[in-house]
Amino acid sequence: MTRGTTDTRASEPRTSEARQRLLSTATQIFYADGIHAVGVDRIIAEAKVTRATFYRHFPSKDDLVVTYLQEVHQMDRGAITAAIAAHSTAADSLLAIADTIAAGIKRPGFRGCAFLNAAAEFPDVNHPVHQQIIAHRQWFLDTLTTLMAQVAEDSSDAAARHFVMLRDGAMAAGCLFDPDLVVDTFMRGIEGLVRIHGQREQATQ
Amino acid sequence: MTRGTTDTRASEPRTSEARQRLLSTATQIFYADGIHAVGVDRIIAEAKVTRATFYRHFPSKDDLVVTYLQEVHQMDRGAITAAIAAHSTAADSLLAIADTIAAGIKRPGFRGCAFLNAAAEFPDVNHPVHQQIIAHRQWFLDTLTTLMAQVAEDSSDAAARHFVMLRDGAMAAGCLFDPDLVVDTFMRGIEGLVRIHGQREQATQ
DNA sequence: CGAACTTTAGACCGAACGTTCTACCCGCTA
DNA sequence: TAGCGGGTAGAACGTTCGGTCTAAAGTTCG
Repeated sequence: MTRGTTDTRASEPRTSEARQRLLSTATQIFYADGIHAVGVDRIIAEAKVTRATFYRHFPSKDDLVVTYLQEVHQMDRGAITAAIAAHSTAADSLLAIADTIAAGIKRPGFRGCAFLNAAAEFPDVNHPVHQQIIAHRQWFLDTLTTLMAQVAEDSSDAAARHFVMLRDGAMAAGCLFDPDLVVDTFMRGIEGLVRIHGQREQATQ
Repeated sequence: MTRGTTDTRASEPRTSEARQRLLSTATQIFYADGIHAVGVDRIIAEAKVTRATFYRHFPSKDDLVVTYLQEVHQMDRGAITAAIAAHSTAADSLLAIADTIAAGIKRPGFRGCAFLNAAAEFPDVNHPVHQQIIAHRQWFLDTLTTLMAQVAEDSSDAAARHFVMLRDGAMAAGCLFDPDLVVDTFMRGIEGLVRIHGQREQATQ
């Protein structure tokens, strides 16, 4: 339905059974095992799809990788938007975002940040995959900067960068060390950061 | 010389011209372009060595990867040992280590932490490469914990983990964002951490 | 019905992968 | 002088890689 020929956004078979199976399978496998390490053969096998079907929906493996990261980006975006919407103050939103990150690290099968992992495999700055990574990180930093500015205008950029740095460290270490300890260290750092940054507000106003 | 037959540590041709060329070439290429992305062909070509020579010195590519990480580990170890030896107080040593990390991030061609990058490509915990990563990180954490304990016995574990988290975040972001800003954020965080942790000493003693 | 589209099944491509092999050369030392 | 180890040179192994192609079956809908 709504696939009428006169529809302005016609000729886009966005969701097809096979395409969706392909993408969700790729998302799982790429995240769990890395990108260069898994071939097209394995993805189409586990998605129960033929090679021809794969190349009908994705021009190349690289395109699938980009789409995979877009998928993860949408997930992250959704989770963070929800965390912000559920709280009235910016400080609470920041803590809720930290909670979301902490929950992710504790989840079984956690394998770090999909974007940091991809960056390790795609160092070429001009590569579409790398640019996807940069774009995601810029969005995340901007989101945090806006929230930090609502807590205290002063040095909100530095505070947001500090938040991102703790997050990156926690995400990187989360699958290389006891996740509980990592989350503990992370949450202490974030709470301290938000508190200190909040005190600036009272001092300057 | 000192390669006599009666020498107790004989029969170890540790350093051979070709082997060293092979290892240093692999170190550069693996760090710059990733591990799965580069083949044996390219390494032996750039090292100007034949395939047979490669397999004379390394049983497999995986062994070369492990040796590569051991090489980087020795470099890190050397730099940090030197930083500690050059300062009389533990607090100064910690700041010197941070300086070393900051200098690395600013260096052209910086491509993040070799171990974090390798971890992204070798998720299997039982894989020798992954275990090499774990071992390196444990050594680093232990080193920092010892120094933190010299600054203040109380909660030195948490302080060391905090240091590592900031380092991981800085190393991860250093090649995805303006390195100067990353280093700035990192150094502020470390200075604050060391200061706060140092104040604990006066409070408890 | 018949046209258009999606998917299946699988053969096929050239290239690159990690690895093994034979054959010969060279410099060392026993 | 003979032997041995490290090196070169290059062919070859079987497998997997990403990607293309053909032919046939199933679905949807005008």
